[in-house]
Amino acid sequence: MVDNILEAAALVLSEKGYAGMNTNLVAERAGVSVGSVYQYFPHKDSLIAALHERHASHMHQVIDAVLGASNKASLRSQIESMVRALLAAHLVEPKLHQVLEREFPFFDAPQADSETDQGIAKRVRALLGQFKAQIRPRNLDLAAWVILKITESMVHAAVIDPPRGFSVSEVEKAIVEAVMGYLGGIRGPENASPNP
Amino acid sequence: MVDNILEAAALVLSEKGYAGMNTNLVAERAGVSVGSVYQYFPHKDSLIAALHERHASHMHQVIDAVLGASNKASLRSQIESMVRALLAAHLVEPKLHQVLEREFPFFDAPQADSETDQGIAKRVRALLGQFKAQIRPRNLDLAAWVILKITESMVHAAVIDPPRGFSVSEVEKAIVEAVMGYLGGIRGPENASPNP
Amino acid sequence: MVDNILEAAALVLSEKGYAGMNTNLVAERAGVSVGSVYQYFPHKDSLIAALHERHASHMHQVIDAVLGASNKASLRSQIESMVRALLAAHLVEPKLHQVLEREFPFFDAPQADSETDQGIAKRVRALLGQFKAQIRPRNLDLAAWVILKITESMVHAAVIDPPRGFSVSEVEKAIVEAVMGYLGGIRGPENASPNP
Amino acid sequence: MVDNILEAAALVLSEKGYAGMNTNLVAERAGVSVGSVYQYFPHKDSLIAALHERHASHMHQVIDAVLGASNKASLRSQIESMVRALLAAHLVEPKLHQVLEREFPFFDAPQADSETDQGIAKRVRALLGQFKAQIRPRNLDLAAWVILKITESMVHAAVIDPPRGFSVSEVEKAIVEAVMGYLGGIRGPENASPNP
DNA sequence: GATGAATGAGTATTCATTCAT
DNA sequence: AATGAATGAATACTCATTCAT
Repeated sequence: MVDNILEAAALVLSEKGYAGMNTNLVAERAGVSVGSVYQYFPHKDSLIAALHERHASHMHQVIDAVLGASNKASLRSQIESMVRALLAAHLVEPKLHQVLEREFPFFDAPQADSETDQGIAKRVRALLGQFKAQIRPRNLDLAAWVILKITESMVHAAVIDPPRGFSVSEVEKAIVEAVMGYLGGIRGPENASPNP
Repeated sequence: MVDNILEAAALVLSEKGYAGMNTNLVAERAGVSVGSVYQYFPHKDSLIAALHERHASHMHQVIDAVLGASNKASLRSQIESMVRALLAAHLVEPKLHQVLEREFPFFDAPQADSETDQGIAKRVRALLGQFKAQIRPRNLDLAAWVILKITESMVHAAVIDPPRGFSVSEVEKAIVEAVMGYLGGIRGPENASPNP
Repeated sequence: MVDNILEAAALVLSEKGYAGMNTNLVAERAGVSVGSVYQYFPHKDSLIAALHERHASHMHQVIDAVLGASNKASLRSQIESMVRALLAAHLVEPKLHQVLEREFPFFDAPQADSETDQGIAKRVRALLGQFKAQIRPRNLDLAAWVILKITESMVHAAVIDPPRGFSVSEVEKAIVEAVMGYLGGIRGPENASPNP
Repeated sequence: MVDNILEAAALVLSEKGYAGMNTNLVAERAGVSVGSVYQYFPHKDSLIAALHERHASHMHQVIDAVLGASNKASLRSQIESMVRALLAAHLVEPKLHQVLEREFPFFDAPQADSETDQGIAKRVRALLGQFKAQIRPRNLDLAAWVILKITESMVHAAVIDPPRGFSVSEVEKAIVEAVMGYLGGIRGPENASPNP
């Protein structure tokens, strides 16, 4: 029932946007009565929140799968996998993600301190810890935040407002370059840190 | 009159968010009648759009000022200036920017192909052209887009959802590092994956 | 509930006319909430339409009752009964009919091809068929239309804009004369222009 | 200027109906400012009233022209001319008359006791006086009212809601028959007054 | 007289939410 | 738990009218 309602909400949201979404319509689409919607969701916004949470949780899974514990791949390779997986995940229901990210990227979305988001941050931090010796930033918490923001925002930008004339794979490459560039690594001073 | 109304809209939006904003309230705050609001703004959303446009235009000015034609500073130094200026500009009316970016990052925002946005992109592209020899990306259009997205999204993130425990200047530095890292320097791609 | 709302609408319409009628007032009068009005009537005008339809349907009943199948009376006598019954029916809620006919004689009224109107026309046509030999007009469809229009409009005129100085019974007689005169009798067309 | 505005009002009314008509639009169509509209018409409804008056006055002229003093034609012939002229006059701007008659046949229209209407009634009464000896009704005032109502309403019906399948000339004939039938004339009792 | 920017009372309509069944 | 009719506060938007220029 919960899933049924949530699926209907996602459908309506994709088709009509937030402005065109209303609880009665969601109920109708789900084939249940409004009352039932309110049995499981205290108010309209909790539907949006649940959708966000579902999305975040999905992303969490995707990241976990890719950065799985026994992963022996290189840093770049793992970053590449993560970016590719995230892009792919967002391109599954593009309409829904467009609405979700375009109209309410933060609205009732899992806060940075939510368990899910913490989980994601923790996973990325672990990755950085694994390659601590090879990267330039010393503050791994800040670095994890930066990497997540870069990845998140560029993936969203690529889905919502794709740069004209560039393919998804070019964008993917660019995101990886940005992240890797930021992490800098063991390169010489003239490049990774050009100022004294 | 238009400015007056827009100012009132910004005020109300800052205080109450989109949900708490209504045309009558905006009119009241502006000290004019609702009719006058509708004389200049066809509907409620056009207020939001105008606010976005105003913001974008403001950022355009800021960037133009910093990356002004006669600038002889180094690439890093110019990027630093730009990031610092943008962060500063966003911290002037933090509440307003929070609402604007949190609730409507794309909604009715100037499109990527708007004149203002084009102007900004052009300015950044020119900067990259100036230092073409020193940076790794060959496609300057894509690079400009990436840099703008990184900067934009990290500035927004810093304003909307600041990372706990880090100061603005630390964030500023991180943004610059990300951008500079992405631009990479004069070496070939083998330096992009320093780990085995 | 529907009847309740409709009754309230009739009341408000009678008292204040269309200009003074508003859905909130109708709801209040009906002792229900506006929402309930909109549950059953998609918009304000559908209230008017329903009132018209109700009226037309009522007239249908009146005519059916009077021109009932087993009626053995003369043509004139049946016409007299019909006119008398229609006049009486209109004088029950004169205020309402005044508004309905004065402001909206055709507006959203049952169309000539509506089932109700068809029913009425059919009934009158049957009457003419019954006395076909005694009347002049050969095209009974046209004749039925003419008779209905004469009756309708004169009854309405008598209710809305009664001729000063004449009693209802005089008007009733005049209507009957007009109809009977039109039907003409058993003679040929030469009797239709009795003057040289 | 007055005519200009009135013409614009007629145009707007024809195109958009009463609901779609507003003073600002009328002013715009007339190529003047709203203020000027209010210089000559105290309020919106006076525009409608003026249009009605204009129409009534026009009909007055038409009737006067046809029933002109020196007319020596037969009663039937004069009635025929009148009906034909009225039908023709209504078919000139059918859209406008539809709106005028459909939505506001009486609304702010010249009252039965207005000078214009009195003039028309007087003219018809004079006609009846001329043929007093040949017609059945003894009360000429009532007869004039009946004839006008029949003619008016059937002409309107023919314009607004024309009977399907009948040509204008058939309708014209039917109206004449109805009027002539009502006037009855010198026919025998078995027909003009079949009941004892 | 002509203008048209400003006014603001007025209203149709929506939709999140409740609760008796 | 499920239903869905009923609720009614809330609000975007209109447009007749005014009046300073």
